[in-house]
Amino acid sequence: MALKLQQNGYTMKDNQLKKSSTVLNKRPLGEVKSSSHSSFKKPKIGDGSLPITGKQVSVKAEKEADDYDHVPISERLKKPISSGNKSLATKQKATKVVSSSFKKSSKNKKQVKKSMYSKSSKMLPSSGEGQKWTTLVHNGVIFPPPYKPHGVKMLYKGKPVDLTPEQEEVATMYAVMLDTDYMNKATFKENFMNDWRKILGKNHVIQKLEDCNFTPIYEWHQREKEKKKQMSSEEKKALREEKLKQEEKYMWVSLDGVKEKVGNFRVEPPGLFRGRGEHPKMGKLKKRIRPSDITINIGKNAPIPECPIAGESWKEIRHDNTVTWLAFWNDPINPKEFKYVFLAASSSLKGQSDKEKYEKARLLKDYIQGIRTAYTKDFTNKDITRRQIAVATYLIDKLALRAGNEKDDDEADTVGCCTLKVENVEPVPPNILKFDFLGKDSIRYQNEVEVELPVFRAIQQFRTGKQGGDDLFDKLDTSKLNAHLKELMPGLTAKVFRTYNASITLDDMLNRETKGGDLAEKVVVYQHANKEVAIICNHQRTVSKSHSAQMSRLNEKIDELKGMLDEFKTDLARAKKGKPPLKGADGKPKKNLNPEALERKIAQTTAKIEKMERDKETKEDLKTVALGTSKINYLDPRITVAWCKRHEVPIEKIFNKSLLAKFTWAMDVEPSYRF
DNA sequence: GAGTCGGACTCAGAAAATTAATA
DNA sequence: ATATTAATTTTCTGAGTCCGACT
Repeated sequence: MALKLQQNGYTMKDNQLKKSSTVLNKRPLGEVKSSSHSSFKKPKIGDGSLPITGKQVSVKAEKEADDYDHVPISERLKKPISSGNKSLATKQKATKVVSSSFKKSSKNKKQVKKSMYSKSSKMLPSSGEGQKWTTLVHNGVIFPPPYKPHGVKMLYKGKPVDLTPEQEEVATMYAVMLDTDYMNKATFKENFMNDWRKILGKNHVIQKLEDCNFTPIYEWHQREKEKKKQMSSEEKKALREEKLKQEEKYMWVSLDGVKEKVGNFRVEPPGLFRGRGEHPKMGKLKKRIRPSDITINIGKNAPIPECPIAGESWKEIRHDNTVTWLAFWNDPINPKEFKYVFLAASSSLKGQSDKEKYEKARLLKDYIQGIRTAYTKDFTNKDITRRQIAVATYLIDKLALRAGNEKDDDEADTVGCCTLKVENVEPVPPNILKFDFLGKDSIRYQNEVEVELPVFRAIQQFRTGKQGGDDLFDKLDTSKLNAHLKELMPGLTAKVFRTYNASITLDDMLNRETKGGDLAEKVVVYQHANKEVAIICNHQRTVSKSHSAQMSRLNEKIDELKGMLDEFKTDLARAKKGKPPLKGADGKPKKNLNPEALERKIAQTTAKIEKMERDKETKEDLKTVALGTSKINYLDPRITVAWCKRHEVPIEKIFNKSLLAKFTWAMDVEPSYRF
């Protein structure tokens, strides 16, 4: 957790300057809109895995189909990679290297033109008031297998205990966690024992957790794990295929006649609740979900999925086309909350809203100057609420803080901007703010930032007369803040600033820092920008427990290589004088190489050492930084795609398979696209 | 009409699974 | 070539945001 957050006061300022200049250079809307359409196309269902009724024929209509027509065909069909102003050598390499997905996507365009937009755009999923789809066919959800008792007896006060399968199941959940950190959490143990006791019954032999010995079950579990690991690869493969066969029918839906992947079709298995941070409910039993807990949402004319557990039935069937969920059940830990089954990230439905998210963030570009001017003015507003709104907006903009909704007492104690406590922000004269708080997922945010003097004074004043645990922004909550933001820009909310700042930072850094170089160097530029964004957004990961071992092994290897290098050098010197090489460290004689060969070896080894040194550095550098989250959620993929096209970087170097699938809507963006 | 709550969606890191690299 | 191990990807499900209806 020793993340040393740079204060990004300097960097930020720099970015902001850049930003304002981008604003001046707006693109015509047409260009903005030109990208997405072809990629929303999905293959029609052809494998008969879903029961498609006659009525489920595609009536898919596309929003923005009209806008698409504004873009000249020549523009749309432009081959992304072929604008060749590069030297012959690079160009040749590039054509070979550049991704197939680009080519595919530009091909798609034509097909799309012909096949997709026959119906009027009046019917579009999101144009009809809140309507998300017209037909929806799916097979419901799959349940985890029933519990299989193992019969291994735990000990109570040293003696084996008989447990019913239900009691044993819960005991096993606990036993399996014996080697986790939860064993050091009193809350976890207490919550577990309370729920387990309910199942044991009042007068059970087992009364106190301290007298329980779960080791026999734990060891049984370890043996099972080992067995599984030792299975031959054929057995493993067979098992996988069996599972896949069972799950296949649940993996896909037909949405408006288009086959789409489901995200989470597996019902969550029972287990012990593992909250993040100091969660008051950790260790509670998450009970098994049954069909009678589950509400299914499905098209009116679609067959109702068969309940996969004999003799049981769904709780409810709905036909609500204003929502995108396929099913939900109440969270057993917090029955007021729901667990939804949604489509996968690769679906067009998700793609559509993803794109809308980035369009909204781009719209903020046109307003950001005005907004900044306005809140700067309000730092000294005599109305305290206005002043708090101004400062909060400033922090959200400058530091990419989350909005910070109110939380209940039965959740982990974490904060966002609006819920910051006095003790979370320490003013250090003349104008430094020291932040230290637990944010989402109880990830610590630590940062020291230089702020404008009026902000500094405002914070000091908000703190006066309050205790450490009091709200810093006592006149504020997220709904007031967002209501205010909505007056500044249509649809503006606090989270848009995070998207905006992340994406504009990427766009800006990529365009400032890409200077020729080979492919590897360009990828490094990208990773560098990605890292910057991850730091701004405070996306952290715990350092892997093998990290230090891995580092020292890297060091060993480097030393070894250096040793080799020295040997080569002495041998070279000797070879030049016609002498044979010295014996190796192991005492064996070496092949007598000519000087040229040795020169080559030296060059190779030097390069290898340099590469390893660089790898070591990045590894250490990124040990607490999670790059993935921003890539998935904050960075407009069109920035990446366009940059790849401009610099002849295969998109696969940056996006893996899932990302490519998730971002199909962004693939045919113009190379000139800027956020 | 401010506050609360149900509801639906995005975003989050850890853990598990898979694949690639290396010995 | 095969077995470890490291890196990467995928899965899992918890934790946020934000909206709108109700009180």
